[in-house]
Amino acid sequence: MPAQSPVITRLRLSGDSASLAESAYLRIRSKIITLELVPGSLISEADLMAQLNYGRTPIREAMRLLANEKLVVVYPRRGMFISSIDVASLSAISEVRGVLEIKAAELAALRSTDTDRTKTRELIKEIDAIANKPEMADLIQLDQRIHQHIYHSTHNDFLASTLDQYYAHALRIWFLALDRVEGLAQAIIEHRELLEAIAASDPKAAAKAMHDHVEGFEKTILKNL
Amino acid sequence: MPAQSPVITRLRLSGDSASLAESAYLRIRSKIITLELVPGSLISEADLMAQLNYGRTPIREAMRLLANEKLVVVYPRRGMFISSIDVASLSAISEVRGVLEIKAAELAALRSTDTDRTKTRELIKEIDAIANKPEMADLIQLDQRIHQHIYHSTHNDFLASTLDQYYAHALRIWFLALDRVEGLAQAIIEHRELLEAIAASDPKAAAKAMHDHVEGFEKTILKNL
DNA sequence: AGCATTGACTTTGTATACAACTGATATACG
DNA sequence: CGTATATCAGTTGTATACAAAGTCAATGCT
Repeated sequence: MPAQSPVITRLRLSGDSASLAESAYLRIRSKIITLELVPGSLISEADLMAQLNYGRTPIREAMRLLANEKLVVVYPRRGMFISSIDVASLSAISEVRGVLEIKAAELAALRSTDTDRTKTRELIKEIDAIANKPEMADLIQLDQRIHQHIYHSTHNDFLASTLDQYYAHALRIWFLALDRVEGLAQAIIEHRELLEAIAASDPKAAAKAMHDHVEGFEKTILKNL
Repeated sequence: MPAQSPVITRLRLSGDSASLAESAYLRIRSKIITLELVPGSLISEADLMAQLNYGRTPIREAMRLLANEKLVVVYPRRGMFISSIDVASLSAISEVRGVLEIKAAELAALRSTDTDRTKTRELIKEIDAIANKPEMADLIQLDQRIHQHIYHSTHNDFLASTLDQYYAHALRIWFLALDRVEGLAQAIIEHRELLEAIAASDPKAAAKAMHDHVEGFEKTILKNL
């Protein structure tokens, strides 16, 4: 079964300049987060090669990275599994994520540049705009952009990239509890306060808002898991 | 230049049952931390293949992981560099490590099992034993074991593995400042207090001791960098 | 029936050939 | 002489062949 055309080795249709390995990583990661690849399920390199139409090397490198950040588990020469979600992992993740997000909120409040602050205000406006028609997908996407903006505003690349990994886990759990969750408007309000504190350079208030947000997240999920 | 014997494909002399990729990762990581691979220097896959006598695949997978945790930087199709150390990265790392180590100390104090506590007390004894003849290599090795024990005692795998990555960076910086640092006895004393607080299940005291330790670390390095 | 053994099959692990890109150097041309 | 261009060496990126090891079912023995 030749999953890939043997003649046309490279085509690069769209202007996607990233490497295949990176692209594979992003695409598989996205499938995991959105539960298209279901937690606990078996996944083989061959499956992914067929799904993504990539060679084995990019797939392997992607899976290695994903294993490193605990989104997949590799049993050597037996198989690879999408990591499962349970209350224990939710609790462990929230524990770490809590302190890091709070630190990030503080730092963002302290170190935002003028450009950062402008974007912060734009995000606040987006929250107000979306508040009326809370479409699930839009909300999640906005939440993601807000968090990423905060990470960036810390101007600490280590913190940003570590948090990015934890956010992926949190997001996946979010997707898992999705259908049964209603308290999204609440999360939005919390974000508004948070962003305003950051824009106002008030680290204490930012930290408190983030604390409430993460705690609220865990409680909401726990009720619905 | 056949870096590897083409006939004897596998030999596994020592009982090292880990995969070559994992072994390569550990060995290269160690070389980076001990500065055998000097910060900022260029390193090619071919060099590493020759040094470790491994094929290219294990080397590549190791380097991918190392790039992921920012110990190396890859410029696609140009080369790979050992990441450099400067005050900015020291500060960024300490910022994250601070909050995480403190959290870990708290959790270790709260969640240590009896087995954990026994080991904690053993480590305290080791500190007392080593205090008289402070051999540099022994000190670093003990420091490493103490931190790893604390990470384990949190019983939070996510926290433990994230901290492990940050500790690698911290350790490398430590090696960099090594010759000029004398205040090691001080660090030992701090560790003693820390471990005692953990053994006594006193999270507040553990957190404070860890806070002082990490802050002391950064200040000491900053003076000597 | 129960159990060990074998062998096919599936999986990931590793080596290697080749492709694609980069940068530098030589070279042709004005 | 200066500039553009072609070539080349060196690097990582990717595909693929093969190796090793685990699973599982069929088989044959007791």
